[in-house]
Amino acid sequence: MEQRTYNQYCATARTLDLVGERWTLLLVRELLTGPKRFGDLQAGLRGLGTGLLAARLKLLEREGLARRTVLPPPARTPAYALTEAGEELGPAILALARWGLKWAMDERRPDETFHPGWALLGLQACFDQEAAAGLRAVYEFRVDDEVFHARIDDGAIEVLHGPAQRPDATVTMSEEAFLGLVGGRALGQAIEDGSASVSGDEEVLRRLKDLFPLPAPRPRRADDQAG
Amino acid sequence: MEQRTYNQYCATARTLDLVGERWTLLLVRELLTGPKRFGDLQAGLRGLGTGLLAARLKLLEREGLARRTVLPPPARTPAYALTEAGEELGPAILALARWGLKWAMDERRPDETFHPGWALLGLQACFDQEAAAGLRAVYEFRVDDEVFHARIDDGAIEVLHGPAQRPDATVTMSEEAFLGLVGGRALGQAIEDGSASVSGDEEVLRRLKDLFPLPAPRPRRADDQAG
DNA sequence: CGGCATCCATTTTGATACTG
DNA sequence: CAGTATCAAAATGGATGCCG
Repeated sequence: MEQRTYNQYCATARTLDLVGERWTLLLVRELLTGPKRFGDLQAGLRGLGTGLLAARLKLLEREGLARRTVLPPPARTPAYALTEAGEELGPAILALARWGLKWAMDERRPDETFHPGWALLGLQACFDQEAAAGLRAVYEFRVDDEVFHARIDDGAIEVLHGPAQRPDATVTMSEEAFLGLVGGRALGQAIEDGSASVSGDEEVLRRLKDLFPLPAPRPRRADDQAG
Repeated sequence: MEQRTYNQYCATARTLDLVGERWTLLLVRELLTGPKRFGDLQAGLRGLGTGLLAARLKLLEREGLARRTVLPPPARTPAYALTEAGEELGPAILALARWGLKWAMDERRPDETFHPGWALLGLQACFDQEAAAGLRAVYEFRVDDEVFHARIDDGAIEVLHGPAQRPDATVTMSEEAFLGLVGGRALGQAIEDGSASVSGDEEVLRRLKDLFPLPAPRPRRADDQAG
C-alpha cells in the first residue's frame, strides 16, 4: 500500500500528496466543525463508500491529521477528530470555498446534495475580520434539526457543530432560506426580509448583518450568462 | 468524457470539482508565475504524460480558468495563461503551501525534483504584509539560469517568472542555497551569511530580510523526531 | 517543438455484500 | 452502527507513433 506522491520538493505538492486525493479535503471539511462519527461522515459524503472512507481515515490518522477518539458520555461512541495539523488546513479549505463562492456557485443543480454545515462554512469563508473588530459574541444557528454556533472574538471566528452553551443571539432559518445564503444572498438581507428569525441581544444581532459579506458571484465563461 | 463531480451544493466541493483532480492544482501553480509553454509545463510536472496534460489544459480552458495564447514576439510560440478566475486560485494555493511549509517540509527526499519557481512560491506564501507596509520595490532573483522577480507594493506582492524591467535590488543564489529556503532557512539569514549575493538599493535590501519569515517546521507525528 | 491518438499495465474508485 | 472484503468500472502512467 505505497502512498502515491508527486515527488516534488515543493510545499504545495507535499501538501497535495497528503490531502490531494479524492474525498480527502472534503473529509477534512466535515471534521472542521467538530468530531464526527463514521456514519455521519459517510452521510455527508454521498458517493464515498465505506471502504474508501475507512482507508482515507486511516491515512489521515497515520499522517497525523486526524485521530480516532471516543465521544464523551453519554454518547461514548467512536468518532474522528482533527489534530492541530488537521485544524490548520482550515484556512486552505476556506480559501477554496471563497474561490468557489465567487466563481463556481450558481443555482443548486437538481441532484446536488446539501447540508447546512456547508453553508456555515461558506459564511465562515467570507467572514469579515474588520467588521468584527471589538466584537465578542456567540451566535447560534438553527436550521431545521441541525444546530451550529459561531464564536467570534475580535476578528477571530470559530464555527462548531452543536448548540452553544450560552449564545448571545440565535438565528433560526428553514433549510430553504439557509440555502439562499450559499446562493449569494447575504445573511443581513435574509434577516431583514424575515426569512430568518432572530432573537437575543439587539446590538449583537445588528453587528451580525455585516459580518459575512458574500462576494458577488461571477461567471467564469462567456456562455454562463444564460441561467 | 463526462466530468466527474461530487454533486454537492457546497463552495468547496464545487471548487474541487474543477481543480481537485490529480495534477490540476499543480498545473495552476506552474501558471501562477506567468504563461508557460506546453513543454515547459510538462518539464515542471514529471510523471504527467502529454495526453493527460493536454486533457487537463483543455478542461481548464473549457472551464474558464486558463486560456491558450501566443507569446509576444520574438517567441511567437503557443502558451497557456491563467484567466482572472484562474489567477484568483493563487490565495488558495498559497494557503496550501503555507500549510506545507509548516507541516510537511523536511529534508529533500532523494528522488524529489526541484525547481526554483517552487521556492519562490514558498517565499510568496510566507510574505509578511505588515513587514512590507510602505514598501514599493521590485526584487530580481537569479538562480542559476532561472530568473524571477517580485513586485512589492505596500502589502501586496506579485511574483513572476522572467527578469524585471528595472529591479531595485537583485539577489543571486546557487540552486543549492535556494533550496535551503524551502528547507526552513530564512532568506535574511542566507543574505547575512553570504550564500546569497545581493546588489542594489541598500534600504530596499535591508527591508528584504524581514519580508519572508518562514514558519518553524513542525512534525505532524510523534515518530517524526528522528531525522 | 506542440499536441493528439492508441495501447496496455497498474491504481483508484464505486457499489454492494458481509461480519462483529 | 463500524468497518472489511470483494469485484467491476474508471482514471492514471508510460511508451510510442504520428502529424504540422
